[in-house]
Amino acid sequence: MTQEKLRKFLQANGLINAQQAEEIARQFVPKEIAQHDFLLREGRVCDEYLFLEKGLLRAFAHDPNGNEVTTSFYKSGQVVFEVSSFFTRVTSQENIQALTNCAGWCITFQQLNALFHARPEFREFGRSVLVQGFATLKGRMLGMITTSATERYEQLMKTTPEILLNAPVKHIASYLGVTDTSLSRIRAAVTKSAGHE
Amino acid sequence: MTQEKLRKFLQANGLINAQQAEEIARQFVPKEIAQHDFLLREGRVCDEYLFLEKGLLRAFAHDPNGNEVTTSFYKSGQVVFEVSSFFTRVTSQENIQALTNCAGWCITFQQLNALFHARPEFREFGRSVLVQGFATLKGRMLGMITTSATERYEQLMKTTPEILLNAPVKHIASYLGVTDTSLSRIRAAVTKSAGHE
DNA sequence: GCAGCTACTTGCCAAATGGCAGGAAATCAC
DNA sequence: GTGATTTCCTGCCATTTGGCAAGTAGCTGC
Repeated sequence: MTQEKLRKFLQANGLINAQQAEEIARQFVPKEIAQHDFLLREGRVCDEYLFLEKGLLRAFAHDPNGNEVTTSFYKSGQVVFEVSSFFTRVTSQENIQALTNCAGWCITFQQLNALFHARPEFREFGRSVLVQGFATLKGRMLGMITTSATERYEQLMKTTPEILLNAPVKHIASYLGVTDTSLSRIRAAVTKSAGHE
Repeated sequence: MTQEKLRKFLQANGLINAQQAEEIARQFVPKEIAQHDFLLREGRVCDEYLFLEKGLLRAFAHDPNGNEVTTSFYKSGQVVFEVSSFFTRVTSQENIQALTNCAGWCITFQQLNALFHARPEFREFGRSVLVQGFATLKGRMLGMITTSATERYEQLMKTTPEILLNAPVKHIASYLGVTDTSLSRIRAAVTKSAGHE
């Protein structure tokens, strides 16, 4: 179990050098999550900032009628935590659950804050994570407005095909903003037209 | 022209005290934007972090077909800037335009960064602005998935009725993710049923 | 095996939304 | 003022998506 991937990730955007990355990475502890287990449950405060090295997770909330709505998928190489609950220290409306066995590296809010305070370069890094997440969500919002359900499905399959192997259709459907019935039809149509090529 | 509202805003979430607020506020310069003028144009780097004291703005991007899509409305009491462009120093895909005459207080990226560096309390405040924006966008996304266009319209009118007075229907429509034709019908239906009360 | 469960698909029809075009009303330029 | 432009509404019809129910397939426990 080495921290190599974590260190690489810390250095990825050029804000942190190798020496700093190693020192920062030492603050992280290994974390494993078995398939179906939860990283976060609604009603609790998110206190783990997880770099995911391996595996796939799903975040979901409940709509007013109690139906599950998938709000995000996380794959390896990403940071996994619920922004609002983690930073505001407020109970989470969301659950984060492992779709496969997962492994990664974790720090607590307190540790992260201490690091932010002590290390300007990590502060910048942390901001960059937040800003990127923001931009991603904005892009998803724009896609929701400007593209059809079929296009959104194809886009998701192109960028994160592993979801298809590990998440049931209904989870993908609510993420895309359609019912599972509709997504089933969309998949039938996409498969058929792909076969024509 | 006093900075009272800016100072109040800085203190609002309890991270900054009155003395600090006054010192920080002094870094901001007054900014006015005439109706129809732009705070930010696509293709340029956002370099203004604006506290809006008075007025209403709209952010919009273009979809692949060149149609305008409203991505956000900003009303007084909010911070106005394009997160990704401002912090990443990358050209903006978005425009931000004044729907009415606007007035507020502004600092540049360089100033903000210097303040973040010098003042931990302002750093926390800045993070809080980002986190709140994130949470708001997430909520909007969830609404897009779980509620009907009619409900989204009613929600928007409840929280920001001034939009109705200052933005044409098509701008509101693309923000809600429907066509202007549909929104026109939705408005007709809502007005009619409201009249029945 | 069998019963029970979940995931997924599909037919039928309803509801929501879009595309287009026409026309009324307001606004703007001059 | 007049004409041009923009905004908004609405009728007609197509497309997309949803709701419900039936049916198949696979998986699980016993």
